[in-house]
Amino acid sequence: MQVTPELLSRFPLLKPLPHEALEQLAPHAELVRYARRAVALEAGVREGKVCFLFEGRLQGVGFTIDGREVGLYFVEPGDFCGELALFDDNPQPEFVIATTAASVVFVARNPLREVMLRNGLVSNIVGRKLAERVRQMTVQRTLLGLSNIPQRVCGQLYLLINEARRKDDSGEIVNPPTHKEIAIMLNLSRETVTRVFQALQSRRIIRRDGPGRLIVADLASLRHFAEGGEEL
Amino acid sequence: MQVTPELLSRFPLLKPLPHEALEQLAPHAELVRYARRAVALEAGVREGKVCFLFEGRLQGVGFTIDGREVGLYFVEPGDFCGELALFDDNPQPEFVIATTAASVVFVARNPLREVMLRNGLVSNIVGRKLAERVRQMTVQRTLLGLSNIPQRVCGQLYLLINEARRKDDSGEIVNPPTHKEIAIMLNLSRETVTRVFQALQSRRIIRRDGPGRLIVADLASLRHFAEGGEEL
DNA sequence: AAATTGACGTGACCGGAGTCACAAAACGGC
DNA sequence: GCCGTTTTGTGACTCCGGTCACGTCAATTT
Repeated sequence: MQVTPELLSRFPLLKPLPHEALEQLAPHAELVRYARRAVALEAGVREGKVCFLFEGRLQGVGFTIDGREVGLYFVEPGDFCGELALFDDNPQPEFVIATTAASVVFVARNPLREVMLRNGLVSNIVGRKLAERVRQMTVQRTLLGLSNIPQRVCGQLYLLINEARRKDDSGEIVNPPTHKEIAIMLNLSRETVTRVFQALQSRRIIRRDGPGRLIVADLASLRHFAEGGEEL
Repeated sequence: MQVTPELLSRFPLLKPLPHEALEQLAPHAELVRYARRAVALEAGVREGKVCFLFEGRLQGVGFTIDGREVGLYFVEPGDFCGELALFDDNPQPEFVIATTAASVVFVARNPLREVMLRNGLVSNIVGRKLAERVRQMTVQRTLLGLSNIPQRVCGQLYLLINEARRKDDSGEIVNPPTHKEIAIMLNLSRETVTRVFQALQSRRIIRRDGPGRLIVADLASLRHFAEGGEEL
């Protein structure tokens, strides 16, 4: 499906661009809807495009030799992924999979790269984004270092809330990731995540609110457990 | 200690720069020698400099809340780290520690950033480097997904060889990381790494050769185990 | 409405890596 | 060479998260 410059301008990365640049990009952009579990970007392939998420949620996923899934990051609406293609010609390192029904805008790599090189501002933003990704991966990797497993899950939950809406002492996550999706982010089994969630629910720290809404009622306690102040 | 433009030009990143750019950078560069275990870059601090490794080996290291070390990456001579400072103003996310006696060249962030912005080539190289780091972190994270632990160690060893010298069917690692340094890269205990090394040595796959030289005699077998073709 | 699917929940069992406690060896400084 | 320090080597024990095997439930499909 075709894309208008207005649609492109709704993404923070592209918003600062002058209108003519957006008009230049629009013909090389494409709106695609994915069902849950569909593959948006494939690992090992020169995709030659950057993926902007309009709605839904994506997850970067790797696979070990023995077929085990490895969760790398989540992508929230307004954000983008596959941006490594803007820096080199190497193939996409990981899969990007829709964890919910999602609509994304693909922008071809070369035109976007040209715009980026010509416009220092965008260049800066993309660079900052990449730096941010490194920071995020570092935090995620550090989470895996925690030997106390409930703590690890609480830490992940806490990160998820910061990405999403967040009030003073409570927060909510709409369309939360499934237990399995969290499990592969943390190198845990799905059952273990379920058990930790049960423990958190019985302590009234988190609560399900209908389908697709997870409410964190006691953010302070969650942080407490995430920081290892007390064992779950 | 002061730094000459010639010294700077010995780093692949800076080599393509015109001589006047190097002369511009040299006054803002500093040569520092570190003893083993010294901290070159500190986490949580705006270091405001990029660290080029001249000789020795560095390791990016994080710490969990409970004080456990987390190994992130190794830096080999000619390479650099702390480059996130070129993209944003946020503090350095992880520690960088000398795993052997090392000499490094610090280049102040701002002058280097200016040179980078003026010289598209350097800009490209730094961008590619950052992209490469994301790829490397992805691979490293995928290693952690392996539930067979000896396999994980073999995979790491294999990666280390690729970074270093490598012949047809054997390779050597000079000043190899200690077992503990490998252990924190893989979320394992030091003892477990030792035991896997013992198993590999008894099978004549690896061999110590004097101090500071590890020889991989049978690279094919190592890869075999790394890929899970057989259990150790 | 029945059937299928996938997510979630839960118990029992087991293996294997962490931990602890040493000993031995290698290294580095003097 | 000598001595303190670090690294490596090794056994025994413990424990806890993975695995397996279910059951339940809600959403979608047919």
